[in-house]
Amino acid sequence: MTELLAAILSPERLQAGGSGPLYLKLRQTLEEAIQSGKLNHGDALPPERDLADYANISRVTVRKAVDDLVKDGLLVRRHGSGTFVVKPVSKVEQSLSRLTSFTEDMARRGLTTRAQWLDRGLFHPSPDEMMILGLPADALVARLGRLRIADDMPLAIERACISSEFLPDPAQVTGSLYAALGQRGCRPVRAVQRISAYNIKEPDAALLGVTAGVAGLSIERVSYLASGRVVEFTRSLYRGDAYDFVAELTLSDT
Amino acid sequence: MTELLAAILSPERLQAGGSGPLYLKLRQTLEEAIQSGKLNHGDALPPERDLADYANISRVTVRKAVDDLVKDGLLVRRHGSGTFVVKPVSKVEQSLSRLTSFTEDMARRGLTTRAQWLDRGLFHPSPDEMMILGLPADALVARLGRLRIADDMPLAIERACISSEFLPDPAQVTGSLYAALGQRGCRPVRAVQRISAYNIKEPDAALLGVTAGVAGLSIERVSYLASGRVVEFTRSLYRGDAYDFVAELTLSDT
DNA sequence: AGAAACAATACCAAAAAAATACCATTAACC
DNA sequence: GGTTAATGGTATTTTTTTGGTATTGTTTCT
Repeated sequence: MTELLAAILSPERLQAGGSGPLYLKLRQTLEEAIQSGKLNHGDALPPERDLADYANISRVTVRKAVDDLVKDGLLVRRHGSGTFVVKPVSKVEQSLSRLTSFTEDMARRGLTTRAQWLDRGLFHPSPDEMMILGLPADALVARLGRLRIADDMPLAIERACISSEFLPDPAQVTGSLYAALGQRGCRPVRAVQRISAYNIKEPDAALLGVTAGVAGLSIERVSYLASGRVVEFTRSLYRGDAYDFVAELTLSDT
Repeated sequence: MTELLAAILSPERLQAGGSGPLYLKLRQTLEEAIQSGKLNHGDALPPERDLADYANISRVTVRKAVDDLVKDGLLVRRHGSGTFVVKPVSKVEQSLSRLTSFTEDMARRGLTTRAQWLDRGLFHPSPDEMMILGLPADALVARLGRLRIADDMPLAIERACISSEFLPDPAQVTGSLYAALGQRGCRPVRAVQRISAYNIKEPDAALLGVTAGVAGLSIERVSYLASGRVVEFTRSLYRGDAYDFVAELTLSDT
């Protein structure tokens, strides 16, 4: 753990650097550590006591420096938890190079996420669902509706439907849907995503905390088993003002 | 049975490994055991009580670590039975093997297309263009603005900019931009696309024949040469009510 | 000398981490 | 089929870690 402290503080800077208030020198040092990438957004700052010990200064002095950076919006404190580097931009990007779960993806960007269940249960399929999933009329479908929240901002509404033969007990899905399917041996090998723009309407707008009419990103995904059967259909509606979908492409010859 | 516990836990790691929460160290240790093959998919994890006893920590701490791995889809619990290693999750290996042009894309959907030039010429670069394309201030950029029309309906506004060293005579571009670049030996090998939703404003709305405020799809693309140089930057604005972006993904193990 | 800023000490409060004790489900066994 | 032991599940409490604050001493500038 001490490597991080050493990397951030480089204590010779604090002592050698001429005259002037200690806390200002510390503030500058911390600022540099953030902007140089030694601390990424979402990272926790070492505890104030550790910083004080390592730099041989009092904790209050450390606090004074941290206070400044909090006031300027570079850091956020959480009582009992720690002090964290704030994210620089409000836009979120998702890369296509790996299909990661929502939670994983947000975590990599230093955002804490939670979900709120909107629906979770077994239902009689709608005609659309029967057609997309290839089900007989007397089958059942599991519907999973979640409101995805990143750093206390509602970011997306996600609605999935899966044939009950692949997911007989929707209540057992707590985290990743793919994980729940994988444990039952239903591993999709192919997926098709359709991305479109969309004016968000009520009641979705209310859930996402935007006014109706704002542009959103609708991402529909159909996953297939090796056999060609459709496993799941998911429709996600993202706030357009807070989410970008980023894809990196490798171009081949011809 | 104890050999397995010893192999998984290597308890010196837990005690010796510096500071930090116990459950995080345990989580990492278990993750390693799975990925190193000490535990194969389908195998049962030792019972939580055994793990706790052997590592001399409480069972709840063990559960906290296991909880994390379950949430991430590496493990599955079965009440009354045990906790098991799940099959590797699916990830996207490569998104799109090739970048299709607008014309190709539409042809595949059975639409005939034409284009109307909005801009075509050499200009002094804006600050944004200088930054994105990596140009000096005295360079020139070629700007190509087209209104894309499919089956007589305006569908997209496409604005591209390319350093003049790659495209000294924009007027010679009549069809595909990539074809024109290819003729001069500037074949991009990598591209990054950013897709976002957007409320279309004037004057673009008028060009596309929609009322202002309607949702549109903004697709920004930056293409790179093998050398890492940026070749072109294109921003396309599609009518949201008439265009979907479809991507097909192939999922592979691990 | 006095005032203001700076720095150190000591203690408070909230959150997370860890431990304890008990409940519910499964599966094996009789 | 019922019994039982082994397993994961959960509620509650205690301990540790973390930021928060009031008080006091110290320097510095006027």
